[in-house]
Amino acid sequence: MEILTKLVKQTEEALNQLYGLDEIDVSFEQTNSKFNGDLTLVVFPFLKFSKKRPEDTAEEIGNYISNQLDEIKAFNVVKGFLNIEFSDKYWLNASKNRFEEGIQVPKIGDNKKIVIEYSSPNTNKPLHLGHVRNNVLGYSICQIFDAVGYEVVKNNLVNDRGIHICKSMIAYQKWGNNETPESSGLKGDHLIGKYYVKFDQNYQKEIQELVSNGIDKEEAKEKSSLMVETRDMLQKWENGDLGTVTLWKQMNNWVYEGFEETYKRLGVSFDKIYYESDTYLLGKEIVQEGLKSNVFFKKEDGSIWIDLTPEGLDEKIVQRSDGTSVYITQDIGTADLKYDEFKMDKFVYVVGNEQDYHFKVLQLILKRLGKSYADGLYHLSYGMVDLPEGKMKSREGTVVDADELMDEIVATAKKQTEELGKTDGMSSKELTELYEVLGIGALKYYLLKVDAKKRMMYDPKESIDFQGNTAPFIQYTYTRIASLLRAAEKVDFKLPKVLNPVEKDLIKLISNYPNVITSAANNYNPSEVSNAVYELAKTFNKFYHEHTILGEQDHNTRGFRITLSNMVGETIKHGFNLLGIKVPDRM
RNA sequence: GGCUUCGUAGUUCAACGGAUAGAAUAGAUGUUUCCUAAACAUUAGAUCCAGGUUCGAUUCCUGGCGAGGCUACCA
Repeated sequence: MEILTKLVKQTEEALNQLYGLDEIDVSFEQTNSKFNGDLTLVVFPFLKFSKKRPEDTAEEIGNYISNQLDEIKAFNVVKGFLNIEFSDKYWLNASKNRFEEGIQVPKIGDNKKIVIEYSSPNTNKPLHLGHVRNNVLGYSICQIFDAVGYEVVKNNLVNDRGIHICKSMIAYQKWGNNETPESSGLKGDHLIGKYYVKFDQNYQKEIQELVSNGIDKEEAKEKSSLMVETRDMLQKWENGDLGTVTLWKQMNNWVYEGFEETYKRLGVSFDKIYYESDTYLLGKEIVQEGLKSNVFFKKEDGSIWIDLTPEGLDEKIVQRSDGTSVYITQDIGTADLKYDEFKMDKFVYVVGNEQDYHFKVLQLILKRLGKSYADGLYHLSYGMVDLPEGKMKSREGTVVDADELMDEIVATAKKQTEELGKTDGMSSKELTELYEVLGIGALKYYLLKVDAKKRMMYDPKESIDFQGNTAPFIQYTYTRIASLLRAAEKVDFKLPKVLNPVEKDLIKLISNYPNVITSAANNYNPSEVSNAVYELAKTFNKFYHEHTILGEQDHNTRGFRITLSNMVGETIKHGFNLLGIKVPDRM
């Protein structure tokens, strides 16, 4: 916003001329909608220099700058607030520039690379609502960084090995009867999930039996024959036992086929996938190097630690006494691997906030190791999704399954659409696609409109409501515009002389939109985009209701309103694309 | 216990330290001979408590109350 720079400069000059002030931070904010004006300067900070009442100080500054800038039509003073109002001509020109140039997003990430790791599923069970928030958030952040000019690597680290996978494998071996996705009619990930649950049920039963025979609960957990077999299987896997590895590959492949379907329906994708089975041994050499350089130290039992008490944390283990890695060891190794491969400027982990401590430690360790890339680490820590009944708990079967969730919300979209009956003449293929666009859009928007960092509540009843601050509301606004543009012929027109208030509001929102994107990138927060798009859609509906567009008699006003509508539509589509949500042409 | 995040209308969410705390939904009422009423308009309704910093605090600090997370040689 060119004008803002000029305004700040003039204000600094005014403060200098009037009160002899130098090097003062001047910043304007959007004028509160209850007052007249476009931008507002708060003058309270200058009072001790002006030694005048707030009203008089604001008046003086207002007089000074409005004489210097002819974009300023008027100003008014309310207490210590100086509200600046730009001329209609200024706003009309702004809209003209925007129309001619398209949406210009400041490229704050030019020549920079960012690796964004998200999704990162375990291959022992299907995805649930929590994963959906992760995926939708991760994908949107990728889109946003791409829009501001970063080269983005969408990265997934699949947790495909370990004790939890072995649990499913043991259960499958025991009770699977060679069941396959084909024979069972189950999606691969759901099939494996079934055996994971089966394992746990039998495991719990076994523990109870042991406990009733007078064995301590902790001991029972260790002694359970199922657990012994599972640990044995992990050992075999690590030794490369052919039978174990073959089964492991088979079962993982089923899961991947299942995930692929879910990812596709959610509209997320990846440029680079790491598998933990390839990376879990990484980091050990780095631990040895760190030991030599005294970043780490060894205890008597042979385990290796880092002392983070100077940073206010505690001691953290990086290698067990038996020489095997812990989780953070792998993460150190994988960070190094990423840097070797991509030489990225930033790398982001989209991971829930229960791992805040883990990532704090990881970054500290990388810094202590002197890794040049350590400062580029960012943990996009998002809050858990709670249900009205409380937390999701797999044990208690309150987990909301991702595939079922999508089925339900798409079914709702279908039902709603049919009830409204506005889709005459659309083919069944078009309709199926429309229901997906509306249903999946509603789900994604529901998850993205909340600040990513915050914990949120998922209420199934509310999520299928398509009124108000929802994707279908915004999509509906878009289709109104699309329909309008279909009916409008292309005409030349001159800019009108005056604007009505809603038109001006629309231009303001459209002009400010690129700043919203850079802010969303800086804050790793897609909800800033969703809020801006919602505000725009709401304002457009008001405009649409209050003013006729195609029926407008004045040639220039009519042309201008059509163009304005077009820009609103483009902005909605652009914003929704950043959220990973599609827009329909009809609904 | 230690560390950490969060307490805003009945409910779900907004608000770079700034004006009279915004929306949505649920509640009450109204608007279709007119570009899609999945819309628009009117109405009622909230900052957990007590101190402090500041010209100004939902926002920053301290203490209390309440909720979540972390605190494994698990991942």
